[in-house]
Amino acid sequence: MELERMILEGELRSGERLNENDLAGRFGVSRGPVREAARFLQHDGLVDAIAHEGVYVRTITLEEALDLYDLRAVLAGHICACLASRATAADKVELRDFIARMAAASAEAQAYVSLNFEFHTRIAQMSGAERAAAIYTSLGKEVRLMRLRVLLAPDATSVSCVEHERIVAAIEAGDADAARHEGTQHHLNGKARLKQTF
Amino acid sequence: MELERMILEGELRSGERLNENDLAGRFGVSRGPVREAARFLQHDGLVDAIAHEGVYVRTITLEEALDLYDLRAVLAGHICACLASRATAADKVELRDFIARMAAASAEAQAYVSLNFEFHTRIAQMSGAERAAAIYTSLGKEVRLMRLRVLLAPDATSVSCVEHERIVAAIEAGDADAARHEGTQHHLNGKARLKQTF
DNA sequence: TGTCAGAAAATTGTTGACAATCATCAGTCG
DNA sequence: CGACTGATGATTGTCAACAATTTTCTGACA
Repeated sequence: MELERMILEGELRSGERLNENDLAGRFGVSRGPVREAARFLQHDGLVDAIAHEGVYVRTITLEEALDLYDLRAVLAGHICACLASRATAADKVELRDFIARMAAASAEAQAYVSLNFEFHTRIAQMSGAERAAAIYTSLGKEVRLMRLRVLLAPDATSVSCVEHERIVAAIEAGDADAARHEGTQHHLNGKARLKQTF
Repeated sequence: MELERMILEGELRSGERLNENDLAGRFGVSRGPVREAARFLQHDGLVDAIAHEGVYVRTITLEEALDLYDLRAVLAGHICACLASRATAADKVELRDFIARMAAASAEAQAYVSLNFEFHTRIAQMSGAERAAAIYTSLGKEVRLMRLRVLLAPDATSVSCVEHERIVAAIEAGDADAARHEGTQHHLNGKARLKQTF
């Protein structure tokens, strides 16, 4: 969806009001489709809608973002636990491959965050917990509303790598409880790293 | 929202197609608002939409319902943990009051399930974890798509009461870990009770 | 009789116009 | 000079009509 991309990429700043006419003109469509798209985003928590007033790009406070980290941590734990008890051999080699590629890209921040994103998205897909995965992904978009890049400290990537390694190890072992713990902890550590930058 | 109520109350059966014209006529409005409402429900997982074909009331398999129970269990645990570390004195007496009223209504199934619903909804509200509470509630609606009432076995209510008591005790004690565990377990037990009826 | 092509009907997707509501601003009064 | 009231403008909410697509029905043919 195009409107979603504009918000996530930051073309529409937080708090900014979405003018239906402008957007309709910009996309070359009528206001109807724009309104439907807005309803979607509203449900995703990307915009706030006020009756007879308009929809605004949601502004997310630091506190809300930290809460979202907690919630995502819980969901990630659940997803990792599900995957641990159903991962196929093919799944496991794919995860191992991710670990290797991320270790290789550990120096280049840009490539690393991209791989990191793919890694977590893939785990969610493989877990079989469709609803949980969808919500996890959706909340990920919501977090990105505060545009602060967790600009990786020089050693942050290596720490992150170790945590990934632990998650995959637990999944390979089929240890659901361990996988849940490592998956949760990885996200809570990410939250702590975010907090440190303030 | 009226359309949501119709689906949840079972006026529209699972798998049934929602005809925009019919619904618009029934509600005395145009198709536009109906379409917007449908988009909302789609995102809630209450209906499936197929392009150029229509939206259908979602049919939920037993397997999917059980998965939802797991997910809701995890969310409930998170919510209870949050509440345990922030509950005010007023919150605690309110929860105690719920316990008492549910014990009193323990004989009448109708009144008990109603109170049970209120109890869990209230906990979600008080937890302060807004997003988690919203998702928890939304998934609750999704579960209700399979219309099977968990017709309470004669002793099921008493078991449920004991579990509620444990949850509230953990919250009163401010023990987040215990509250998480009891909240999760209560829902997993509910899932087990559901499975037993098959 | 069963199957397939094509037209007819029904339904969704989209559009532009109109009504309802809210924000802005000029003008008046205290 | 400041505050309130009324008109003006802009924007959202809704509607009925049109276009695009799918489904259903009809009828010919193997």
